[in-house]
Parts: sequence; C-alpha cells; structure tokens
Amino acid sequence: MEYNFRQIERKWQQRWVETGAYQVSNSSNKPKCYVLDMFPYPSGAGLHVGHPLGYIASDIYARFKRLKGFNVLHPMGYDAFGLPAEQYALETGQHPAVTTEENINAFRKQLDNIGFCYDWSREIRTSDPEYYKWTQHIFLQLFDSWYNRHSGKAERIEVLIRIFEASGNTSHECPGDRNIRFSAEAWNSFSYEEQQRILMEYRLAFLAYAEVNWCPALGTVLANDEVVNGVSERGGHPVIKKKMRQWFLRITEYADRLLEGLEKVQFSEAMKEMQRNWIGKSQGAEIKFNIAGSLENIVVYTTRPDTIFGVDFMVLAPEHELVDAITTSEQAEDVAAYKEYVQSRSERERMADVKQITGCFTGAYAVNPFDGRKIPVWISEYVLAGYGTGAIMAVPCGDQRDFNFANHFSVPITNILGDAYNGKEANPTKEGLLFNSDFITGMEMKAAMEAVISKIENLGIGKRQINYKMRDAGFSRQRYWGEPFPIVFRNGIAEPLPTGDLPLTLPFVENYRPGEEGEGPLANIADWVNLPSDPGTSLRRETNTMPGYAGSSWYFLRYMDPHNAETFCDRKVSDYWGQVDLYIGGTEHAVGHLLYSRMWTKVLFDLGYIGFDEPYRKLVNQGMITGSSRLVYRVRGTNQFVSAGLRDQYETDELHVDVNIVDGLELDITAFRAWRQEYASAVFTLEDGKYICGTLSEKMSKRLFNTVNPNDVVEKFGADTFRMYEMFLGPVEQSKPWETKGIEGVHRFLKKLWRLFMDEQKGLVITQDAPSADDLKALHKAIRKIEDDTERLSFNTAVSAFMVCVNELTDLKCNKKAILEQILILLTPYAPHVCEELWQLIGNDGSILNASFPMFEEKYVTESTKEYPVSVNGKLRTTINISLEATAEEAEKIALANEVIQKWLEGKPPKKVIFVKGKMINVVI
RNA sequence: GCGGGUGUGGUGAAAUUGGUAGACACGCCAGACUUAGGAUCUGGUGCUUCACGGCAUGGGGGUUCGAGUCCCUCCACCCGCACCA
Repeated sequence: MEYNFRQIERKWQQRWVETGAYQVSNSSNKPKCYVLDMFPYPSGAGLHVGHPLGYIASDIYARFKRLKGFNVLHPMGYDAFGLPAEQYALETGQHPAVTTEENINAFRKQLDNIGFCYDWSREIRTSDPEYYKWTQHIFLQLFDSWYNRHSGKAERIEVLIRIFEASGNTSHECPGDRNIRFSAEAWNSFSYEEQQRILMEYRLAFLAYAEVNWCPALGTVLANDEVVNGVSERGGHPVIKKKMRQWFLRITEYADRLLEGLEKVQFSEAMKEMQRNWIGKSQGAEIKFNIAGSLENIVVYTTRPDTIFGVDFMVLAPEHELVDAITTSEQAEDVAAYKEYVQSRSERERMADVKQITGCFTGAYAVNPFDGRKIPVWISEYVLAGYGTGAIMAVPCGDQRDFNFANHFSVPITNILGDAYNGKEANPTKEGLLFNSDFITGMEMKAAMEAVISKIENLGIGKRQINYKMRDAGFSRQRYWGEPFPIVFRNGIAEPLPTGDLPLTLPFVENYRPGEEGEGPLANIADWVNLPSDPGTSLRRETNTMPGYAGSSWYFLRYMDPHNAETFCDRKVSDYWGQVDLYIGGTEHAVGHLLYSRMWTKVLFDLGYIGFDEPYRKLVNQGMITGSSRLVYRVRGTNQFVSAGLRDQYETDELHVDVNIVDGLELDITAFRAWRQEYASAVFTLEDGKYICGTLSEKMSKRLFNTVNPNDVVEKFGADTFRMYEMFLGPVEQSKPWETKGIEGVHRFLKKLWRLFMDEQKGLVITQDAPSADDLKALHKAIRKIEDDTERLSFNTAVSAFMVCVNELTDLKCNKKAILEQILILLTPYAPHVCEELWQLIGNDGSILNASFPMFEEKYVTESTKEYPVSVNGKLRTTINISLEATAEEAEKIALANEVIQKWLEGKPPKKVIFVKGKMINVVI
C-alpha cells in the first residue's frame, strides 16, 4: 500500500467535520489557550502560497497545545466590509453582499484544503447584521463615555453630567477644546443644545468637522493614498479639501495607556517601536511670549525649555490664527504673498521639499519673558499648524532647522552652549552645561529644564505640557459597505438609537454612487434617512458608515461567545478565555488595527465588560513569502529564446514566464509554446539539451507570473506536505522566497515515514517488539527538540528534527509500534492527515487529535561517553572519546597522550589545558 | 536623517547559554536498480591543496584558552517614520 495522500486527506477532512472534532467548549477543567489569526479580507483574488503561512503556524501551535492538555480556542472569520467590494459593485452593479458571499465561499474552499483545525461553528463575518449589531452597540458605549483623567479610565457620560451640575468643568479640562470653561451655575443655565455641544467635546466617540479629500469630478471622497500630487489616482481629477462633519474616536486620551501597555505584552521590538513612534509622546512646556507693543501673546510648545536664553526668533505656522493680528502694515504685503504661496502647495509638496528654506518676517517682535530681549516673529511652512501650538521658539545653536533658517535669513545667533557650539552647525545635545543663560548659566541641561518649567509656572506664563503626534481617529467613511451608525440627528443633535433597535441594518440601495455633497450612498435614500417626526423637528439618520477597523477592533471577543443574543460576549465567557495567547498576522496592521483594538479593549475594560485591558498577550508577525520569478531571454526583434547561460552572447530582452510551467530552472518548452499564441512558433537555443531560466526574487503578483496557488501544490503533493514545507522554508517571522522545487524533500520525508509502517508489497510491517536503547534515544531526542521548538514557534527546526528522527529510525530498521505511534503524536500538529491514517492503521481506536503529547524522559538520552573535540590553541585538531565521568585531570591525561596532540606539542609541555566538562578540551601551547 | 531588523555554501537555512560552523533539505556529481526515469536507494559535495595543511559566518579592529555568537568601527540590503519644535 502506498502513500495515497489525496484519498487520505479527503477521508479525514470529511470525518473530522462529521465528528465535530474541532468544536470547542466554553466550559472545561483544562487550562485554556487562545490562538488567533488576523482574519482575512475575502478578496476576489483568492489565496496564494504566501497567505496561509501564518495560518499554518497558528494551526500547528493550536494542535500542539491541544495535545498538551489545553482547551484551545482557534477560530476563523472574515473581515467582510470594505472598499473593494463596493468598488466592484459600482462597476458591475452586483451587490457587495453577494460578491462578498461568493468570495468567502471561495476562500473557505481554499482554507479547507489545507486541513486547518478551526472551530467553524464560531465563524463570524463583520458584515453580518448579527455581528455588526454589537459593533454598533459598542460604538454607542464609546459615545456614552468620556475619559476621566483623574481616575485614568473611561466613565459614563451620566457621571460627567453630575460633575458638571455640581462643580462645572473646573477640575476636568475639556479634551476637545481647552478654552471651554464653566461653573456649575453656568452649566445649569445652558440650553440643552449647548450642554450637548459641550458633552460632545468629552465623548470618546464624537462628532467634529474635518477635512476630507473631495473629488468633484468623481463625486466622491478619496482616501489619502488615492490622491497623488493633488489629483485623483484614478482619472487624474483635481481634489480639494472639504470640511465635513465626521465621527472620531478620542484615542488620544488613551495615548499614555497605549504606551504603558506595550510593556506588558510580547510584541516584537520593531512593532512596539512603530507604535511608540506613531503615538509620538514628547515632554516639554508651553511658554507664553508677549508681543511688543501689542496685547496679543504667542504660546509656543518646546521640548527644550532650558534653551530659553538661546531663542533668536520665533516661527508661527502660516495658518496660525494670530498671524494677521500681529503683522505690521509694512510687512502685510509680503506676509499675504507668502501665505498665498503656502496655500498653493499641497501637503505632499510641503513634506517633500524638506530642504528648501522659505519664510517671511511679520514685522512683529516677541519679548523673552526672562531677559526682555525682543525677538523677531517669522512665519514659515516648516512649522505645522496641527502640532503643539503651531508656534515655536527657535534656538539656532541647538536645532539644525532653526540654524539653517537663521543662516538663510541672516538672523544673528546667540550661543548658549559655550565650546560645544562650533558656529558651523547646531548641536542638539541634551547633555552638557548651559552658558550665557542668566539664572540657569552653569546648570546641567536636564536640571535647567526643571528649573525653567517651575519658574514659568510660578510666574504664570506657561506650564509643563506633554504632546502626542497621534491624532484622534477618523471614524466616518463616506461609503456604503460598512456598519451604519446607530445615530439619529434630532434637529442636528446626535442621539443614540435605543439598544432594542439594533442592529440598524444597511438598507438596500439601487446604486452605489455617493451623495451629491460627497456623503455616503445612504444619503440618496430619502425615506431611509428622514424619519417621521413631529412638525418643527427634523429626524435624520447618519449617512456615513464605519471604517474597516470597526469590526476588527473587538472580533476576538465575539469568537468566544459567537451566538450570544443577549450581549456581545458574556463576562463569564471572556473571563474564562481571557487574552489571546498567541496572535499571528502581517506587519501591515502595526499601527492601525492593533492600536484601535487595543483602545477598544481598554474602554471595554474600563466600563467593566471584560476583565483585561490588553487584547493580545503575544503577537507574532509572519514574514512575507516573496515570489521567485522565472525569466526567459528573447533575442531582440526575433522569436528566438536563448538559455540563461548563453544570453551574454546575444542582445536579449528579459521576459517573465509563468513559474508553473518551469520545473526548477528548466522550462517546459511544450507548455511554453501553448502558454500564449505569440510563443507558439518560438525557437529555442538550449544548453545541455535544456532551456534554463533566470531567476529573480520579487513580490508575488499576477503581473509577474510568479504566483503559486496553494490548491495546485496541495493537489500535487498533499496538504500535509504543503503545511510542512511552508514551515520548513525558514523562521515564520522572516521573509523568504517561495521555491516550489524544494517541496520534494519534505514530500520524500513523509513517504519515508510511511515506509516505516507500510511496505508496498507486504502491507503493514509494524511489530510489537520491545524498543532498543537506540530506538528510545532517537525518539526521546525528537520529543525534547520538537516540544521545545514548537513551543517557541521555531517550526523550521522542528521539521528538520522530524527528518533526522525518521532517518535514524530508518537506519535502525525500527518498525516498532511503541516507538512509531509516539512519533505520530509528535507529528500530528504538522501533518494531521497522514498521522491520523497511520494511527488508525496500527490499530488505535480514538482519534489521534485526542492523544497526549509524549513525555520526554532524560534517562533515554543520557550518554556515558562523549566524543570530545580537542583543540590546540583553539583550533580543532582531533576528537577523542572520553567518559563523561572523567575528571579534568583524567581527561587532560588522555588528551595529552593522544598522538595527534603529541604531534602538535612537539615534545614541549603545554602552558595550560582547558577542560569544560561535557563540552571540549583545549590545549594551550 | 531617526528608529527597528538582516548579512553564514550554488540555494532555503541550522548552530537556544561564548565551546566540533554549515544540521536538515534543494541543487549538483558519481553509482545501484531499471525498457525508461522527473520513481526509489547508496555515496560524495564550503573554498583551496597531490598531501600535511591553510582559509572561511559582509569588511576592519578588540576582549578571550576559545567568537557566527560579546564590544568598537565601517559597509550593504530590507522594513517603518520622517520639517514633531
């Protein structure tokens, strides 16, 4: 009987479905383990061999944990809302729900082919009303919450209203607008509208006006990456900034907790760094500068208050609100011209020309609050309106941009660094003493920062301030295929839908064109948007929808309790499953999805819905599998193709050829001629009778003909081979090229394993013989290595350990059931189908899925002697078999007596001999 | 520019704590079986040398009895951020 993987895999995949082998219970005495994949967006293109890499890794880990006695949650679902389906609908008129369903079915087929152990009874789809009901529900919890900076957590709006009624907002600075201040009396006298307007400035989900990229010609709002050089990517139409009322999430309130939370999760350093970078926390101070001869003052943000005596000029963002007020009449014309110039430049241009120095003097002078020095106020595009206060104090001797600016416009530079400043470039050091700096002269910079901050706070001219680069997250999309907001505007004031009215389902639309003013397509359905109401009141629905990350921000919770109709996830259930123990996915979600879901988790924790505030305990980013392209060389202007080794003799053009018609490097000429009409009459110049292709490693893409479909690989070699080969390729986190040829080694391994059990003629060759010491040693070495490697996700080395073990058992001619059935258990996470088949063939009743992972026993692998490497001066010269019991003296004696070592000693006594027990011997001469 | 990562045979890679560099595979070479082999099996395969040896983990330097591994320095490539005050 030979290894018929097609039959075996089909049989077991069916059987496992029938027996519900992968169904997981929410109640168990076993310890839990939650293994999660980032769920896919079901695109129409389907999977290529790069996609399942992470799924295979997590699948192996989940199966391994199950064998180790854990109750393992390993679910899968679909991130099913999104733009491509809507785009497709616009083009073809097919409803996104229909195409999404089709794509999901195609995806599922591909996934099933690979033999994953997902509990499909827990499948979720973000576009399913039964799912997005809860997305809407959680959104309303955000809407009904604010962040209490004193308690450091989200609290109900109700609590805030009580506070306002009792004491105004004096102890709770308004996060949306710091200038809003009111007393209890004032609050109680405000109209309902006014109170709602204020509460909106506190809510965690709030409305604000923000600019979008509006493209009048396309009649739609574009994402940032759809805009190139100020025009639309498609069609090249002009794009203008348009203010629209949109929803936001107040993620900035969570900036510190998102930062601190990174300390208690296991993410890669790169990932943490990316998130820290995105959050962009900086500590400094805001300092108020009076304007000479004016009542106006300018507030600057600086991270270097210690350099206050080195300020030589001040720069405002051209958009800064005070620019017109302080500009002198002599400078008015220049300033107006400069502002016009800045207006004309797209954000992209402003970011691109970093080196160009531009600016304009306003004619105004600010006064240094400490020494009274008058310092000129400029405007320049290098200062951004959106960061800090939109104004800086420029210290040219300590900041390179300020230095360049001062040089360019001949502003005199003050040196507060002494010899540390050379006059040729700025020195941004934070370590050193200050010179020429009044009361902080001679102080360490770090101490001076504190001294200056406490002084400005005492004088009431500024305060300590922390800033973040991160902005609040835009949460509105002017699209159809997303969650509708469960919000109704009564006379323009946002009100939540009652929970009982959820889900607010997406209405059917005839077409997917946006609204006239760029609103989402929902705006076109008048009788959905406008609700019946009393005369004099207007009741309108929100016409935007939520972005892609809404559904994915909490999906890990729904898997725990997917069919609960009462709540999004029962607290008892989430207490049992807790955090995701292992989360695997691509690095492209580093800052988006991961930050948002971390924030939602914190909010849900604060509000008491769940008992943990970080969703993912450990995150692993799988590397990309790049394509390995195949190239053919056509002699220019002909239909003649020359083999790679001969191409230097001709003038050739390099063409990509479908990797699926190349075996290793050898082109299948017949298939090539049939591939495309134009090659039917191609002529070939061969080397050694073969046409050899060139190779190139690049991204997998249909365009480059280097995509490989897992279905094809599974058809040819089987799912077990495919799974193991993906792992064998290299470490999961690392990017590496796909080379179909190499898969044969893994396939041979499985056949070799099969032959330990089965002979083609004789059938089952398994014996009941007692294992020898060598058999047991081979087995237990494998147990130790594979258990350890699988636990640390080092799957590639585990696969090679399997190969080593099977090679050894083959050499030992070991067909003993006692050994081999243990090997099957070890291997089943990697190659589940063949292991289950053999498990049954050798006479086991239950499924191998429920077996127990073998126990490693030291006694089988301990050796009594070791082949010690013996070096002379650190260079290996020979190896000697010495008892592991041997003492240093004994080993030294044996080593020195060895003839090879004798030769190197040349009769002289050694200076010393180093003996590391169990490791090596080194003779120093 | 800043931050993170990677650099080892023809190729994918291994070496978990400083202790026999290249495990395990692909490819290649030779052989066996075979009508045949793109099946299977056996042996070989870092470079160099007739050999003893010598040289090899991106380059240079250092620490150490001993360095792919630790330290310094330079180079190349990949990823992320980028006028952030």
